[in-house]
Amino acid sequence: MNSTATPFSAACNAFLDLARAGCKARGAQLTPIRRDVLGLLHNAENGLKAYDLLARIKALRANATPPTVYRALDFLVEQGLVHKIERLNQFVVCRHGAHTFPGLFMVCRRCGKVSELHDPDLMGELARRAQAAGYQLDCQEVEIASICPDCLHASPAQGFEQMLTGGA
Amino acid sequence: MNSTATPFSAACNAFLDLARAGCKARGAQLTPIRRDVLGLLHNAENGLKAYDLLARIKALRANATPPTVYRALDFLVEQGLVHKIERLNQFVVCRHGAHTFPGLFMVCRRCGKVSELHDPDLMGELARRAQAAGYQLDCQEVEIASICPDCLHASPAQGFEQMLTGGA
DNA sequence: ATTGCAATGTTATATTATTGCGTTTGTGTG
DNA sequence: CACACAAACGCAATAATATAACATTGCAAT
Ligand SMILES: [Zn+2]
Ligand SMILES: [Zn+2]
Ligand SMILES: [Zn+2]
Ligand SMILES: [Zn+2]
Repeated sequence: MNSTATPFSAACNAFLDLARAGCKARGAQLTPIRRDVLGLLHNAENGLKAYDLLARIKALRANATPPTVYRALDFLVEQGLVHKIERLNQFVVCRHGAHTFPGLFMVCRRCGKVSELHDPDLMGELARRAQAAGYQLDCQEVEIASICPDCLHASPAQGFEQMLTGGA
Repeated sequence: MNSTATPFSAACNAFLDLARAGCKARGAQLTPIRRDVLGLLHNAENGLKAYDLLARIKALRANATPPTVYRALDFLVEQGLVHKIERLNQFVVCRHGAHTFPGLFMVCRRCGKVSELHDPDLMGELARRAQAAGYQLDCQEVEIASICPDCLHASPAQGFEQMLTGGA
């Protein structure tokens, strides 16, 4: 077997092994600490804050401190394995494998849930328009505040955004 | 004359009076504290952090505390007069007047400068695609990490984003 | 063995933001 | 005017998020 003895499910270990291979291919190493942090994020359904993660990692490594988790997170974000949602100070695992265009992170204003959508066409258009204005994109995440389908179904408030979708 | 005795330039006071009128029209009031905070942001070229702002507002109001400035900022952001740049914890005045679609905030990874671009077509397309996925946009700011024209000119590093603009 | 380097351990502190509660201020009502 | 009500503000404390600084470890190349 290929996995280490971390307390994760088989599916999670498979994901972690794949991530490790990706890191290796990029000349980086997914150390045990980093692997544990990534595993915890993979297990979490909805993303975690740094100090939540710290509390959980302390169950595995009693001597963990803030730098322990922030360093691991910095690494994982650099490697594109994890995304940081700035407006929530929250970290979510990327479930799309490596991608070369920014993910579209729909952040629900009501319930806080985050979904990573991918739209290469739209992101390509964004990159072109940015470039036309003299900017070069260097972006892995685009956060979009919105109302998620569930919350919308619960109470479909009328926002100013309707104007944008009405045509014209 | 219409302006209060705040220590701002004539141009700034004109801006503030306009903002006050806008608030009034929306049933809100631009109180003296809020006016001062907005004026300070208007004077600042590059956006300010809350505690920088606090230091400046203390020059005008010695008893100001964090809630003083955070409350004013919450109000100004709600009114669409100020934008919060989440990844920098920074606040920038909106120099585009009221807008009904999200501004595109180009945040330079190298120098930290922020530019508010407007692209109604692109934002409309974003809103349509979000809606097609079941989401309703409720978004005033879209932050885009990028390299600004100045920094790009200084050293035009090759990023993965090139792939996006090359066609295909 | 020595040096160099990446990762980690450890302590402390910096930065950003909010809570709670009491007071003031403005506004309308009887 | 007396009263009630709500919005804004003053103030003290503290919560939540993130980084600095420096020591230590482990491994690999010389
Ligand atoms: Zn992703
Ligand atoms: Zn929701
Ligand atoms: Zn704006
Ligand atoms: Zn720049």
